[in-house]
Amino acid sequence: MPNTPNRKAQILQTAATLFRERGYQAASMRDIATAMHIEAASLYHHIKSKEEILEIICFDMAEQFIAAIAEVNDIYFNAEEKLRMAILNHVKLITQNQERSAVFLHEWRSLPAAALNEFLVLRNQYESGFNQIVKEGIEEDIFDSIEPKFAVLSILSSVNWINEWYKPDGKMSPGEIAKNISDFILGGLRKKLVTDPGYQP
Amino acid sequence: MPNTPNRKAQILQTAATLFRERGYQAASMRDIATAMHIEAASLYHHIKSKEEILEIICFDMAEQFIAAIAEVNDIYFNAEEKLRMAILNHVKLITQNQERSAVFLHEWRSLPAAALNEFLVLRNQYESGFNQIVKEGIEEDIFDSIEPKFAVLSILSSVNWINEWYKPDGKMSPGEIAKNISDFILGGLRKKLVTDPGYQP
DNA sequence: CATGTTCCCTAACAATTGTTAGACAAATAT
DNA sequence: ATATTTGTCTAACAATTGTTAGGGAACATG
Repeated sequence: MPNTPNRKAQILQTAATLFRERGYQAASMRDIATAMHIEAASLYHHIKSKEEILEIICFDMAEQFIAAIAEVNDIYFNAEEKLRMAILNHVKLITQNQERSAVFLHEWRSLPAAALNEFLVLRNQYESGFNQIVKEGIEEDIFDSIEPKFAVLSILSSVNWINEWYKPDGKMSPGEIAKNISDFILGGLRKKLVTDPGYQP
Repeated sequence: MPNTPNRKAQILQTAATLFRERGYQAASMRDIATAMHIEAASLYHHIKSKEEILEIICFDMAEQFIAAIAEVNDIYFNAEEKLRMAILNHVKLITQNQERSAVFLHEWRSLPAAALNEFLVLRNQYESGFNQIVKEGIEEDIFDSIEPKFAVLSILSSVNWINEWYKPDGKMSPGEIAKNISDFILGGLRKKLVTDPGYQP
């Protein structure tokens, strides 16, 4: 087991799994070490501190999420397509790394004050990406003129909740999940009075 | 400060506030005691253990949420009215006690195994209440025939997210928040092709 | 006045926490 | 073969954790 390449990456992944299961505070360095069949002291040849582990995970995921929304906003689509793409990317990121995503979504609260401020800026930046799409849709007159903040918060809370119930061996693929959520968010729950034009790519 | 009535209730409220801010594990008995201008040992004349505090808060809130949805489902309305009432009750419960609600929503993970199982049953019971409403709406043909589980999870994640940004001194009342969310969930984001019939009470 | 109850205190405990120092073995480079 | 780097170990540290024991002041009740 020792001497494998990317020992640091293994620590990060093990830590993410335990942080997700028990929370950052409740998962001890000894827990992480034991899960790797190692002593706690050995971890410190690869990482500086427990807090560093949390910071690396949080900021690495933040980068990925931001890159995903930036990509969507760069390529020109209409607002509906953009929103569907943004949701799809988000679902993919979450389902492809549930453990690290969970840390990004929930455990950032435990970041030390300085890192926390920096993190919140990035998080805000990501939310702004969605905000921009919704506002665009309203301006283009293809979205109802709803309060954008409400829409964005509803959208993000819906997609983030996926991480609580998604199991990689389930019946639905990330693409199908994204389509369902997008349909629901775009179409709403109430029955329409005319045939829904649906989504034309 | 001592000798006031309901000392136990004060402990529960103080604990809930700290549990919400820092998480159950990170908030120590000494933190709670200090916040009350008391020594940690003094807490044990009112409560049995730290875990008991968590249990009381979680189960008390669970009871209130279940009572709220049961009431809605008892009184006969059509499905849309039921859903709006359920969302309104939920928003009211959250905004009227943000601290305890936050513990109910997030900190239950730290419950000891036995209590945790019991808790999950109650939580499921609450979700079933919403599930029933959505299924009713589909049967009555006033909701689109969407996967009910998806709708319920989207609805609940949206309303639960309120707790992250709601401030009692904000511009929106709980009633207005509930109406906005209900409209969004029922109506969806995409522009309709005919005049929206809206909500007729 | 005496008695009991309520509430809080100081002091201490055993356990667990993140972390460091220093040694030893294996692999790699010279 | 020798030297160096890499990865782990044992042992220990200071701090913090939840909790208990025992005592004392304030108060109400008899």
